[in-house]
Amino acid sequence: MTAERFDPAIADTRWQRAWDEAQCFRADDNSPKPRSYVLEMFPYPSGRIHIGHVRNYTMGDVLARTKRMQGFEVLHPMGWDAFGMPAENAAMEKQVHPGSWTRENIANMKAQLKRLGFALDWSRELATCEPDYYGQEQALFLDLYAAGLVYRKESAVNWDPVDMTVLANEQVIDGRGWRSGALVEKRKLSQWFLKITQFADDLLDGLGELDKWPEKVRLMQENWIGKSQGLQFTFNILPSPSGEGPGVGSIQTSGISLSTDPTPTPPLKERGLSSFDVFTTRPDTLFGASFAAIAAEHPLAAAVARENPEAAAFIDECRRGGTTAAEMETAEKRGYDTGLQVAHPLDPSLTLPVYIANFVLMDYGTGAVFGCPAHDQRDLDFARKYGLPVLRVVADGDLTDPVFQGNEAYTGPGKLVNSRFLDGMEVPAAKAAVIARAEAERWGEGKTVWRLRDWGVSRQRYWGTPIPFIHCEICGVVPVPKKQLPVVLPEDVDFATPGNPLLRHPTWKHVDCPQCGKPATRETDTLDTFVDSSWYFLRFASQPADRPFDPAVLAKWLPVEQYIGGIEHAILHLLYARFWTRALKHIGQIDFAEPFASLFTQGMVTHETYFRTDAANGQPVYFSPDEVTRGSDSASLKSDGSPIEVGRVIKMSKSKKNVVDPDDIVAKYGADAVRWFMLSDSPPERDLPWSEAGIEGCARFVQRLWRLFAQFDAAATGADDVKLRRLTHQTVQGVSDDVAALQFNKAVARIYALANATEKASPSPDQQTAIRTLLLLVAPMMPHLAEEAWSMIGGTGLIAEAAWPPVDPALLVEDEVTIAVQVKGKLRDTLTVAKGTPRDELEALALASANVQRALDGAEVKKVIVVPDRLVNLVI
RNA sequence: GCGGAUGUGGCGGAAUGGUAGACGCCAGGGACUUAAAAUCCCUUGAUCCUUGAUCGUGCGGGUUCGAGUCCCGCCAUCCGCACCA
Repeated sequence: MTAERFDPAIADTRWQRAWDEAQCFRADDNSPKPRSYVLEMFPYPSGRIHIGHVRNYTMGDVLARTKRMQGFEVLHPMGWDAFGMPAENAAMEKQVHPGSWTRENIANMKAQLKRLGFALDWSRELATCEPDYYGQEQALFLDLYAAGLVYRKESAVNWDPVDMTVLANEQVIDGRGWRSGALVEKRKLSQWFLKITQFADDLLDGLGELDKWPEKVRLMQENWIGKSQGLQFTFNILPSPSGEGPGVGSIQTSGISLSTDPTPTPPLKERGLSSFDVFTTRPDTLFGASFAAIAAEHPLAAAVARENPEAAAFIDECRRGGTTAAEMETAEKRGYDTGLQVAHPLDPSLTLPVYIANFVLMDYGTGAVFGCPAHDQRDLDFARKYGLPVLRVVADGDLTDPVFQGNEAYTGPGKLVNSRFLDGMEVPAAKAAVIARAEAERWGEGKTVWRLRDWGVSRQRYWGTPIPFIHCEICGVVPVPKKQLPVVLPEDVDFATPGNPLLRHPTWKHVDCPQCGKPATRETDTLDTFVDSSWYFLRFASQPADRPFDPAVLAKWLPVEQYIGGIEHAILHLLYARFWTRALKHIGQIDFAEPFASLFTQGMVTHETYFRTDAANGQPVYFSPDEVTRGSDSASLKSDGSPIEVGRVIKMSKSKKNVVDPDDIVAKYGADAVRWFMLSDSPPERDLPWSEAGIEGCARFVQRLWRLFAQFDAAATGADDVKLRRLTHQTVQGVSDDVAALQFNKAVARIYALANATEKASPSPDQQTAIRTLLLLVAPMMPHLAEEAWSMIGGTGLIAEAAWPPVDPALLVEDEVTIAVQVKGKLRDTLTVAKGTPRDELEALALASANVQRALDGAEVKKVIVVPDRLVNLVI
């Protein structure tokens, strides 16, 4: 006897168990079928899955299940990005071990994912915090070291003096540590680096071939890598007019010298400061130069400041300037004239003043620039402010006047003017000419400057992959021999005091040097967790116990056919993973360079906010959806019925209380309704607004399909229903295409349309086929309902392993078409005719229409446009 | 400032240059019911002189027999980057 209603509470667990028992989502390395590797970005085990994970994994799951039904051997794995700071914070706050906290979270989240019925190969599950994973990572790190792609250097880092740890740039908010609130210091520390810059050009070029990546992500990576080509050259500082030689001592512009130091500072020249280098992408405009500017942190600026308190004060002021976007935008271009003069490299008789300027950055290029105000907006602002010459050197059409007017720099193309040997050349030719001359005369050279920096991977933390090196007083930095891997984290650690527990640990770091055998110490830094996520997709495909992966098995699965995740990883994770893959190819371990053939970045799940403005302080007080009764255009509190305001639809966040918990909604509506909601309505790359009404509609549709499936009767009879048969085949084709293109919202709409038509149809074998087809089409989206119905109608085996319905191409085309009839482009009537009706016949039918005759109102038809099977347009 | 995306009913959104608003949600009306839930049916862009017509895809132009779609110029919103030399 068929149940009246589909009960997800029973069916969900039944089929989840059945899939587990049948092990049907295990990927077989040796399968003869074509392969497909579908991957979603693995989660950090924070404790609970977020609704955003549900959306992400539902999309991947539908693709994976559909591919499986279409005959592919699908690899669809899941794991845990399990190292990271939240575990250490939990350890400090709740006195639990990061490991047990993390493993408990993993267990909880795994159960949550299972409740959603994802078709995952759990036999390949991995957690980056386990030695069998991070030990192999250490091996790879040593391989990269051996290949010269890993090095150590002293580098300035953000140091939190209270927590006694390095902070990433993202963890410094307005100059303070995000946890401690302490003012962050810059500290010089020896850090491990990965040579990502060696692959800068490669990573940039590679973007060109990633045609299945969003344009947006490629652009972001391109900007991040930031390639600039130009000229680097040297400015020589001129001896001062007083004849004392180049030296700060000669600068008396301030008129005040507070220096009481009896020993005179040696001239700049003797301190190696008789010149400085600048970089420019516009060497062609060199004859338009009117000043040189150096960054406040430039060594020359520091030298000037030592003698000149005014300069020192200015530098101080620059340092204090805010770093937030708003402050930068409003920051005025300001400078301080050092009184120094440099010689123009193309004509030493020309001299330029040297400014310390707040808009010159020490960490880009050389930390010094030349200013050509006519053709650079920033330089123009600066020149106008300080009354410097503004000389035109690129002609904007006929405008060749050397005196540049206005306050908008000209940066477009043109011919060089007022530039001696460059006159008449186009900009690119002039650039090449200046570089050639600089190289011939040995005062500069063509150079490429990158924004991309080498990847600093040292973290002074416990909960990460130990960096496999040993510091020996005699032998220096020695790699841990591979047979001693993994270097395992000690379990007995103390989080009561701030700082790195590995450094404090009484015994862990003390080891013998692998080379000389004398007592030595382990590296106590651990790797940035982005290293862990830079190769997990390889380990999923192949995870032998004795090495990171088997290249022959990788070759079968990689690159990932479809990668799905959030846009927030557009740069960091996706760039690091691309780098790591290239680096492994470079050292001959794999033979592909790009890890992800196709990338899809899904939108966020959003929700309305509910709030009331607090009378006392004017701040909004937020309420969570389950405290609120939502009317059609108002909302009120459940507790006392008082009205509250409905705010903007924004990303779910705890502070705005507009969150829904996946467990709650799965318990209330069932996994299939939740999955269906995640796929409906919004295009997957856009934000999806969660709504109570929406999920209820989805739950209703689950029941409606259940009733439809319950009508299935293989022995049903009735007249042929060719229309429904055509629609059935068209829907299969359409859903296949939509799913392949990840346009799930369109697939959903088609399924609704077929369900509507099937319900309305009269009983017939065609109707039965439509029902059975619908069942197969929704199987990847609503797998529990589908299994339950499949077993009800007597399907063989699991529907998860059933074949995708076939398409008869002959049935994709209609035999009857509706033709639009227009008069002067306006729709006046429609005609239903046989497909392929000839032009003249269509014209005659159109003219015979009463509506058309009325619209024509006796006017003469001058021209008739006929598009066969589409429309007739009568032009009068 | 630079780069990118988006803009269509009350809402989410469909539409190879060819019938704008598919499909869903909300809303309204009806059927069934003692009643409710559930379900089913109908209506649902606006306006008007309602058997039909006019207007309508952010705004202003243009190309075309025909424009949500193509071109030019704006506006708004969102996202990313940012004194990048």
